[in-house]
Amino acid sequence: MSKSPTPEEGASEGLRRRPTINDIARLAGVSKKTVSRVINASPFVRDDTRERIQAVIAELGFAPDPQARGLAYGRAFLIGLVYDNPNPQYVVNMQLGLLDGMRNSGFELVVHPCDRSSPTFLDDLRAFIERQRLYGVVLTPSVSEDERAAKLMADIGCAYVRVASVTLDTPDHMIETRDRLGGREAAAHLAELGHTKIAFLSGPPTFRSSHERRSGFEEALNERGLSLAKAYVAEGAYTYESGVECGRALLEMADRPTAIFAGNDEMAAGVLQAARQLGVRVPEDVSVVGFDDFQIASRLWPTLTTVRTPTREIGRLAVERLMGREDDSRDPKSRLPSLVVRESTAPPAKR
Amino acid sequence: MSKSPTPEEGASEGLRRRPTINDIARLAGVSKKTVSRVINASPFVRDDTRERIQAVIAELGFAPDPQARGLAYGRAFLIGLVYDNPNPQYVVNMQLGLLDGMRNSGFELVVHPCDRSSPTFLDDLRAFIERQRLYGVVLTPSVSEDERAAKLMADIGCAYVRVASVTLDTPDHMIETRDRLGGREAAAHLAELGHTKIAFLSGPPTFRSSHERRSGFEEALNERGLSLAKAYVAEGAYTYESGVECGRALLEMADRPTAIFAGNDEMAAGVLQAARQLGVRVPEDVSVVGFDDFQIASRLWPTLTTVRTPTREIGRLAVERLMGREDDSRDPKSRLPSLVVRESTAPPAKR
DNA sequence: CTGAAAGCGCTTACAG
DNA sequence: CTGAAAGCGCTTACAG
Repeated sequence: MSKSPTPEEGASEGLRRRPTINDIARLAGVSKKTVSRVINASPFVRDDTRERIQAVIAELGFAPDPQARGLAYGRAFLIGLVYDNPNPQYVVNMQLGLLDGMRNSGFELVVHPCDRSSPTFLDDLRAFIERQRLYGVVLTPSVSEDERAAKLMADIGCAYVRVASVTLDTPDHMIETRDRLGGREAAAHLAELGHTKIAFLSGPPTFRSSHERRSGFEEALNERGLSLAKAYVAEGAYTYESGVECGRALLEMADRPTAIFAGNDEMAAGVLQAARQLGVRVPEDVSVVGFDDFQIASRLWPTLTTVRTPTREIGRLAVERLMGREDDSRDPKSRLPSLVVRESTAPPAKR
Repeated sequence: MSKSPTPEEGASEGLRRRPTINDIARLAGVSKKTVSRVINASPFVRDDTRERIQAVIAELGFAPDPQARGLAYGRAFLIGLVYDNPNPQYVVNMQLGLLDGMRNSGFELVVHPCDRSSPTFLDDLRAFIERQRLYGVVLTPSVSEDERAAKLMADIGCAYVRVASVTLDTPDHMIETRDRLGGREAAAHLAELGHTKIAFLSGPPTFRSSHERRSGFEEALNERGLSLAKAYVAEGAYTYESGVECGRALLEMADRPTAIFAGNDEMAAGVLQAARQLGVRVPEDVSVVGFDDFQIASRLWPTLTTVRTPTREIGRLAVERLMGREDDSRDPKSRLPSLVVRESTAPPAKR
């Protein structure tokens, strides 16, 4: 019953071998197969046997060796993050979310940045998974939207969850970020402020989120009797530079908009820069709304009103779904986009 | 000699078992121990034997299973990144550098964000390493400066490399970032522009880099007959907010400096914000230099002159040292800090 | 509900 | 320079 080391154990202090399944079996007076059943939460163990084994496990601080388990199981206790989003904050938040969900699970996180346009994209991805026989992977936008990648996972029998703004797969393979709702929030905010001449700066058409953010935005404008004029829609590339360029084009129009909703914060930062160069005041002359709520949003001047995306929370959900350990006790609202109002939006100037 | 599947192999296409060391041994007509020697680059194999085995390995596309190797070897083929730098760009760049160095090595990267001030910091770190029996870890600032962490690595026999701005350990455990040289570059630039009333905005004293950046800066000023007045030294916290606050204090002085060197880009961004609030023009009234060259430096207005730190390159070096596979063929300058001149610096106004 | 046997794919001693 | 044996710490069939 004591946890203090016996003389024998104490002999080679420090280098004490860590306990194995055999130690547990011997001390609990069962076979190692039964210990294995307890480790793997098999229902075919009598309650008192299970309790006895669990007590020994706790006393020795036993944790099964993931390498040995993995070798026998044919699959490593590793989960991969596959990403191509160039924004570091997105990547780090996503990693933190995955780690949140994997805590005390015995799994570890390995990362795989990739490039969909590379000729070796699929081969690299396959090698990444097969090399260590990953248990499963989480795919994030835009690589999550790539059907070739999803098909590869299915072909090689690797578990996967895709994080995306729309439903692209069966529920067990999907976490939706509901970007459409974020677009709606932006529209509601600008409409409430009294704007009517409203522009949209889109991301590239190859990203599903570009479409989702726009259609949510347009939909909610329409519901309020407003509309998005063709001339007020510009297509950017989710980059700062494209934000500057498109922002300038919109702000140089003879009948310029009084509000611009940019598809992400990077482009919104570009619009602020364009406004500064043109001598257009924000928010007095034009209101600007972004999407993401990355750190830059609160570093800009004026600080940026934007739609916050709960990336970390989404990451946790994705990995929980992958491991089949979903926790339904949390507030479902925490996984939805939400508006953060700062200084870059105000009612339109009186004419 | 053909790589096309024989009828027998082709039977269960797609699910074809991947080749093992036994397959290689059988086809090469040697024992699996000898194949193992080739895999592990043992010198005790006759050249013709080695070549024969390597040919078979290449033909079958064999790669040894890291789990099985790890189990027998007592150590996983995984390398951990332990970090507590809150800047996402630093983290992502460091990860990319580690992955650069690990390419084709058979190792995979696992990540461990941590918090030195947590009461469970050391226990968490130990669990992270022992759970999967990591091969080794790379520690980055500021956790790399923590002697408790280094001692833990030594105690549990885990290989490690510390990335830090100064020499804290033996060469096999260190990659130095030479921040002092970066400070010197900033000083040389401001001196050449003709500044004499020069201020320094320091990071927190608990970070070695704060001291290194300052002393390099001061040293190079002194060499040019300039000095850093006590009144012109402020202590920040490497955060944007501290940059705003200290920037304001410096810019509100009766005899305000004509140039400010901030210890990192975050604080430099804060100084620009303070200048804007006070109506002080940059660079006309005051020049500002940062440190890091993160993305924000080129998004600010004016764009920021700063010292670029080659984080990705440093990461590659660190992991190569850890694996004992250093490549000395690269330009040694690529690992040193270097000045990037942009819009935020100019000669001081004529009086 | 429990266990003895065989095996996962490698490496470490130990021989020769 | 090469190999047969034993073992790393688990799990998967297969019995009972």
